[in-house]
Amino acid sequence: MYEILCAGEPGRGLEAAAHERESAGETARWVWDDTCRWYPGLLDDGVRVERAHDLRLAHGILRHSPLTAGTPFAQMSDAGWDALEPALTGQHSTGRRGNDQGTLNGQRSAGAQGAADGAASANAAAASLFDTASLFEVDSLFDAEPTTAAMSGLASLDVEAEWAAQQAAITASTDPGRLRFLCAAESAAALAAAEMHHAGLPWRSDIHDALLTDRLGPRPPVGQRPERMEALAQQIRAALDAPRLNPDSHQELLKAMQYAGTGAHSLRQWEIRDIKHPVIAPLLEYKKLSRLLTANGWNWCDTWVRGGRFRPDYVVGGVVTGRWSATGGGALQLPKQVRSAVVADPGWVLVCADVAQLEPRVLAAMSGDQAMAAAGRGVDMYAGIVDAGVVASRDQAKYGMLGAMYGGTQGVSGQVRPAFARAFPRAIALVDGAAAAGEGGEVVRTWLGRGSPRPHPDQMASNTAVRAWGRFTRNFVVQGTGAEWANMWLAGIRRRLWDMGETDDGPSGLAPHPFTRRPHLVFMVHDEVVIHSPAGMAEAVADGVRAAASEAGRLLFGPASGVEFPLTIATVPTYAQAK
DNA sequence: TCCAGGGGCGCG
DNA sequence: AAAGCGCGCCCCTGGA
Repeated sequence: MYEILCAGEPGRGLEAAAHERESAGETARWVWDDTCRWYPGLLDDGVRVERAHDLRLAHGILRHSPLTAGTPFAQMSDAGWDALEPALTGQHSTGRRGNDQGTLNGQRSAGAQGAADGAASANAAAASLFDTASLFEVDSLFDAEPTTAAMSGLASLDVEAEWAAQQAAITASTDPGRLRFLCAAESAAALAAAEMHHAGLPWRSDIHDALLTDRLGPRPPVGQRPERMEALAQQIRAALDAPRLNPDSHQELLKAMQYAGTGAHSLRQWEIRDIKHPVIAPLLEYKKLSRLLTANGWNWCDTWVRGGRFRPDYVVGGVVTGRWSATGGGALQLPKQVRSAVVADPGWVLVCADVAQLEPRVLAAMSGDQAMAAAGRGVDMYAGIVDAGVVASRDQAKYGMLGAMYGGTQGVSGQVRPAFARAFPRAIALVDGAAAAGEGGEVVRTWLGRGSPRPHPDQMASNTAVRAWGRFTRNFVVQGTGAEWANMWLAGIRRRLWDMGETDDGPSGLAPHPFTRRPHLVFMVHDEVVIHSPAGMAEAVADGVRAAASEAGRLLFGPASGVEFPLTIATVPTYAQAK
């Protein structure tokens, strides 16, 4: 029990309380309305939080999960929390969030739920990661600047009431263990996302600029094309005999192409690539350079890179399936072309890890398909499928698997479909079942219980639309469970990295506190992470990342699933060398 | 002047 | 090899 504190007050705010608790080694679970609203300010003060429960994220999960469908929580009308949107930091924010009206209402809550029961296996690691031995509840008045007009009437959201309602919903659900795990993993992911934004991806603007200059020519004045692109534009105009053509105009270009007799019906690069016409070569090159300039050119760098770091806003659970999205800077589409600008600080390295064939492995585990699990025993699951004699080539294995998960019927995936169904009956039955459920208008769920959205009537208006919805639900169960695995992985990684402590002999990096002397996550793309680490700790980091992967598999699917999640890890000075 | 939508392309 | 899933963001266009 402690006094009411104002988050905005210097010296004795949420930051101070958090710092006290966290540095005393108390394993609190902070319950707050939105990690995005509170955690950036704490991190700015150098405070790292071990565990949290994000009411906004959990609310979304519990409102739509089929596992809570029978509970009052899912059935009530709740305009308030339903409308809550993530409080993103905005593109140039570096300071604390404007939470001056917030109050912290520290109240100890009894609540010692164990780790997940149900299908998710509980063990010591699960207990330390996901139990709620002690709680500190953060209450806050609602922000004066609501993110949507619909929220303007919400003077306050009752944090304690919502927390109680969520606990009740989980308890009353048909599978409390799964949902407890899901909320914990989602909340841990939110912490990781805030920390990655705080630390930022090391970005060398000078290398980026040199790369751009090399490809495009010197940075042009505002409103002008770089010289390489201008030269290509002239070649395109000449080849099409269209002196005033704007190559950025799709309509103009397509008309000119047709008038010139190229026979092009679209301007997609893979459709015009093989056309024999003098415009093709300069046009393809122009499109490539144009993409580089507009997506990751000088303006991008000015906008998104500050102080040697690229800081995108990650949106945990931003994808319907539960995957992360990102806003601003196209963080999750960072082209391989510019990754050479991602360089570790002096004396530091980047530990880049990605999971080999995450979604197929997740499918094998969910369905309990032992044959598929066995095929994935090595690092290359597709090679394993060939070795098992299911198909003749790695490509067939790959496209067959993609077809099974995405609902492909054409080409190679259609051809090998019967072979897959024979070799992996349980896995194929699972995805086919999800597709059939979707086509029937039913909701499907991920392994931990995230529900798929209900189709709108127009999404079921034609046979084509119905099949498309079936492909969506087919993929939802796999992609969504993959996202759950990734969040668990991330939770395990960030805990292990912190537990490694600070480097003692290495140089301190340029990352802000509390990561100045610690290995820390700086990037994450669905099934891949990048960790910025003092060089001397890189091996331990890699071990931790591997341990976290096998832990994630155990926690989700139990120790006996037989499914492994092998990683490819590269310790490199620059992200460009990762693969 | 603002905004939605189409076409296109980067990522997983 | 551009089928099948999920995104964000660019440019241009046409309508309000």
